[in-house]
Amino acid sequence: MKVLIVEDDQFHSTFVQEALVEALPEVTEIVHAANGAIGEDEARRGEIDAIVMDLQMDQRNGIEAARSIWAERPQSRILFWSNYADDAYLRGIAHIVPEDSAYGYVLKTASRARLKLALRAVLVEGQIMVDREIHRLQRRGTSLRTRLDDSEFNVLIDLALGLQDKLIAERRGMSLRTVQNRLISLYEKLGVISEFDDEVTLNKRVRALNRALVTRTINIETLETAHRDLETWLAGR
Amino acid sequence: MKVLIVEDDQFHSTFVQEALVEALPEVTEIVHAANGAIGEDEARRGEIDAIVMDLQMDQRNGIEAARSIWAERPQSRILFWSNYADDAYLRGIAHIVPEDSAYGYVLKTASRARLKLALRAVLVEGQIMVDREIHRLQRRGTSLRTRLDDSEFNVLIDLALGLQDKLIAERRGMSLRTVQNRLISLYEKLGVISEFDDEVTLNKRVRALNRALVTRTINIETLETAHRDLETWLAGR
DNA sequence: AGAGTTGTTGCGGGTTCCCGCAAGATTATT
DNA sequence: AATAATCTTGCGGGAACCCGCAACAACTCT
Repeated sequence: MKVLIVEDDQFHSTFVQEALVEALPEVTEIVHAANGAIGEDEARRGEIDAIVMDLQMDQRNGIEAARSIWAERPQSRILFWSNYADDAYLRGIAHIVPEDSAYGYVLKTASRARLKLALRAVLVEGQIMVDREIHRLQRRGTSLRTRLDDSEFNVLIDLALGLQDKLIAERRGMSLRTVQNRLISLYEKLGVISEFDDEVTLNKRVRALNRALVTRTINIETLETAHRDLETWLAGR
Repeated sequence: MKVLIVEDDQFHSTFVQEALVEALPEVTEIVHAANGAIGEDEARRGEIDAIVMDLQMDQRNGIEAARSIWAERPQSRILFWSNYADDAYLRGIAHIVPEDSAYGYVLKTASRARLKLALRAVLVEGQIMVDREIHRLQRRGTSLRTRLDDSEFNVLIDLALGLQDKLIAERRGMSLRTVQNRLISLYEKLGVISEFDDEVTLNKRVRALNRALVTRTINIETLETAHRDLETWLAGR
């Protein structure tokens, strides 16, 4: 069994390697890649279907790499291994994971035992496994009704890019007023108003982006990839 | 000589420790702290003046910790050791470093030799040392005229918080129109317009925040601390 | 089937934003 | 000291934003 480790941090990379050899005796070969682009190459060339993937990387992040890897070989099993429990990452993964594949998500703060468990469950057994810690963090402050639905999330992305209402309406196929309704519920769910708004009134759009970032609903990488998506959409319009 | 390592990542922490014992034989004791708050305590209790400080930490980040440590013991020598070359961090440090103290800034991607060099230069020799790599990254795309001055940076912070022009004017002691002028130059320097603006017009404020984040002029921690600052300012108004 | 809840859309208007124009004030240059 | 360049400030207006109101449509629950 060949395993690919995609991780740009030297220390973390060797840590995963050690955990791998300890936990999975069936591993015969371990390949390293220092960023997403190299990782894609290695997976393609080596026909590797078991991957441990960091999410934050300079050149090309883990989600993008995973998407193209899964596009070519949907049966690949990928264990994501990340510093943060950002909602944006989970959402990104949920959108690209194929039906018949296995994946997992483990925080880097998890114990070595937990990592080993996830390695076996995902890479060998083909299970789906998400670190409990992530759900705990993710639900923090989100009292059931505060979680964004997909439509709201899309509008949030467009807002974050700086699109104005009319453009969002066109891009998402809604009427102008509907977009504005979405914005209103966004403002509520993100807590744009409830802060110290009795004293001062704020710019809601900016505040929404601010809150979305601080609550880890989106992150800077989200902005970067969303920007690229926007460019392609603008090109073919 | 006692040295304090403030770092929440286990691997990085031991890596620094190893580099320390190799590079500085004069070190007699090494203390670890897993976040900024603990770090402050340890520095105070142990009367430690040589510190290696991570910047990204959950509880209390490195800049805040450094500020309060320097407030009590301005002669402390602190080597900052970070994953990113964000402008926000450099700016934050530049604002709080006392006249008569030594500090340094090294990227985690630097070689072990470079780290050792910085350890000696800052902690032992009391020099000021900033990784060359940082200046290279920092100037990326900033062609001399694109760098924000302090006044523009302040307005950017307020914008990012969602304050509207009138409030910014009050907080920063400018007239309304002056704030708006600052905003215009902000928009230019951040490249708000120059993108694909011939096709679509964007919401400048949101776009400014977006660009500021993507260009690493500010980061999410900046937003969080700025929010606390705003709260105290609002309280005593 | 009927009633209630939720989502979509248009209209209208108050507010904020963005910025051109122009008159002082300040700073830099020679 | 004189001139130029830059910064600050006020005014005014077009555009975008935010949202209350109200009419439908769609969906749920009994």
